[in-house]
Amino acid sequence: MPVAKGSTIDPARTRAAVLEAATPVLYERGLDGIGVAELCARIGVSKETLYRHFGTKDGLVQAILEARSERLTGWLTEAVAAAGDAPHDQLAAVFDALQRWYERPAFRGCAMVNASAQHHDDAVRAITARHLDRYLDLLTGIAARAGAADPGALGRQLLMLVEGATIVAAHHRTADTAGQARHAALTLLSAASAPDPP
Amino acid sequence: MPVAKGSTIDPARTRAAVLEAATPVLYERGLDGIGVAELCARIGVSKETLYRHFGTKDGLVQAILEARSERLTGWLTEAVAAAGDAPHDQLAAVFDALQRWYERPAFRGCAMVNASAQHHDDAVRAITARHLDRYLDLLTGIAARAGAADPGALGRQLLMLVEGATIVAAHHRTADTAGQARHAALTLLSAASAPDPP
DNA sequence: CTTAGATCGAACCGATCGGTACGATCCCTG
DNA sequence: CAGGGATCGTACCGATCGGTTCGATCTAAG
Repeated sequence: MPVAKGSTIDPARTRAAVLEAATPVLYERGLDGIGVAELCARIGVSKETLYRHFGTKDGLVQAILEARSERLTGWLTEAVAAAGDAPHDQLAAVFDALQRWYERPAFRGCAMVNASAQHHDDAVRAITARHLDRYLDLLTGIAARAGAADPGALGRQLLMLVEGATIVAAHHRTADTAGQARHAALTLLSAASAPDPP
Repeated sequence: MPVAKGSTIDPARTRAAVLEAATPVLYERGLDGIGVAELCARIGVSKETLYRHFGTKDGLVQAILEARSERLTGWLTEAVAAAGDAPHDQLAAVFDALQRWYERPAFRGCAMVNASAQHHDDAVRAITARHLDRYLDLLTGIAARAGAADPGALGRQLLMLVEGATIVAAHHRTADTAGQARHAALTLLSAASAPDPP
């Protein structure tokens, strides 16, 4: 889908349009799976414009990953907020949201994790680390509100479930991955917040 | 570490040596992070030899991933076998083995999952899918021996924990990731094999 | 209407890529 | 000792890569 033309020449708007159009292409093809020339042709923009706004292919990639991380965590945060006050329901909402993501035909796993597997670039790894930290904050908050004895540890366990479910969903498209992950997460939540058995 | 020279000229041995020497280099640098020329220089073999044995860079990559998947699952299978008959101990042994992997300085996540994130090549994706199936068989077996009501579902949940722990360990090197994953896995195991609460 | 900046399209650059070819060397086999 | 296959080192190939440059075109602002 080419960048909209004919609209007002507004550099900020052009930059945003390039970002939005390039995101699914690089996600589908892989960061090194498409050259700048073909990418520009696909999104309907000249190389000069792309380089003026992002300086470098890596610069574009980093901008895409930053935006995607914020959009994704914002999306999950809204799902949690819409689930009411019960930590159980909030956690279930996270995996229900993930399920909708996994079902999309274009789903190819977490873009940040994929990018870190491709480039060993420090900037990309930093973006991925921040992304996981955002997830961790969200999950640790749920764990804390549930009264877990060690919310940080439970949060990390839930983070592993989220990332693991994403990996499995990207490679085994058949079964109800998010539903199984949700069941596991709720089991961990209730086990961590229940009073110690005698 | 260059391929050992001076030894008997044995094509099968040369092939195995190339495979072994190239594995850590491609794992560290990424599949597209090093060219064939530099790779050959690093492992001390000529391009002609490499291409005669593997035909293509992709052929080498696939051979490496096949061998690595078998070695890795064999390693975990042995750890399980050495842990005795109790499913609880067998599952704990899996994560203890993972812990030793995560602690290695060269650890960079699962090579098969990383490769699938880089190439969208169907052959590579098939190898990764088989790799996850091997893990799943191992974990489902433990779940079945523990008397889980649905060993397949529990096995998939444990698989998500394994893969998620690997992702988290690759990006957050500080904390005791495998230990936390182990605790979560044992919680899921006991919850799934315990008689239903009244 | 004029002007300055944003964009386009295409040519162009040096570097690197995966893969091939070839003569020289080495080692095992007969 | 003679021959054949495995290996080496190097040169080479066409293609593609990320990135730059430039004149033409367009648009918004003065």
